[in-house]
Amino acid sequence: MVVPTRERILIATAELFRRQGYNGTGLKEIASEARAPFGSIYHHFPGGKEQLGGDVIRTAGAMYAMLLPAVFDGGPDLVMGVREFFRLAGQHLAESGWQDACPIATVALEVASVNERLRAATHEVFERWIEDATQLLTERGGLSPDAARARAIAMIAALEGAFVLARASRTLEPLHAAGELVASELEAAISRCE
Amino acid sequence: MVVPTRERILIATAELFRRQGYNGTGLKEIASEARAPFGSIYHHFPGGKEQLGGDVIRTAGAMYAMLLPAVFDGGPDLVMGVREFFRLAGQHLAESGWQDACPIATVALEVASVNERLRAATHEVFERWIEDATQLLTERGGLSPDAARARAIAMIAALEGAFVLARASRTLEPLHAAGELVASELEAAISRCE
DNA sequence: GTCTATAATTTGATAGAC
DNA sequence: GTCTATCAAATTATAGAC
Repeated sequence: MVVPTRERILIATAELFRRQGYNGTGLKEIASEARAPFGSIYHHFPGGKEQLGGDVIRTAGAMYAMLLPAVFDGGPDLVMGVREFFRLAGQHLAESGWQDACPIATVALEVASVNERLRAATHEVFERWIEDATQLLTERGGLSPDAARARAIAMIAALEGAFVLARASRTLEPLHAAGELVASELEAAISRCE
Repeated sequence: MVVPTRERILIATAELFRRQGYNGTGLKEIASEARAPFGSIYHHFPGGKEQLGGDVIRTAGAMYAMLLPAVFDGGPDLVMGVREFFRLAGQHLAESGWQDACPIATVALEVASVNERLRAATHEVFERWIEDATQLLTERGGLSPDAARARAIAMIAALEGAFVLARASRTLEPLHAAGELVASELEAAISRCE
């Protein structure tokens, strides 16, 4: 099972960005972690760190987008799916030593006011997640498109914020609190048949 | 009105950290922005960038802690206070050109897995915010201590996550969605007299 | 495509004059 | 306390051999 150099670089960069952010990760470190020669980075990503960063944001974002429906289908209904989603996210975070949260949130905050192209890349990923979750909430929750989109945004925001607090506190309390709030509000909204 | 050098450095650093993060901000840039000679940084903060970072996290955190009750008192009741809180945060964010969100969230994510002392500093600040908000929700909302703390955590998480999405999308939609979800769930919880 | 060597710049940090 | 000069190391990026 041979993983091509380009993919090894993408995987290693995603891993490092998630733990140390964009500015905290050097290209030398990426090459070393990917077990690739330094020059290969510029061979596969002629645009340098910015192009590599953009590609990592998009590919990591697409991988996590696939995770969303898979986890939701774990629960018997939509509300339990939300609870399961936050629970699994927390479990994974704790088991990774409070390292593996969102792959792009740190980068998103770092670049938002500084690098327009990377900011646009993070925006695209978030928007894709929101649209996927909106579809899930409309089709399986019976919410109106507007109500579903608002809940999708709030759910992803709650998850991202809970990741921030959880990584700082090294506690699952934020994920429990945020997940429970989102789930119970969603339950109420569905019962009102919005 | 003369602002001492040490305070000018703290203010400039907080501003730069909020927009560019910890790793994205150099000491030279801080000195320039604070209109202070480079050497003054090491005179006032002998521990270098790490000590400066810790002091900035704590002072900025304390300033924002004071903001919390002030904004909540703006609304007639607690639920409207929450709505006003998210609305004002969004207004300020948009007016600053999507720059001025949370002063420590970016740094918190950057250092969480890399610098234990700074991680502890961000944790202290978040915990202080949580405790202040918990007190507000118990005293003015009539919630039990546990219920109030869970809501306080979820509210701060929702705000932090909404900041991430809003800075990436340059839209107030995340703050509206998150604020409305938190407010309506709080309203339901209060009416149940938990 | 792989890999090394090196350029040009910037970083955090220090020494020491004033 | 203020300010400048400078250091060693790390950064992104490039050139070019293989």
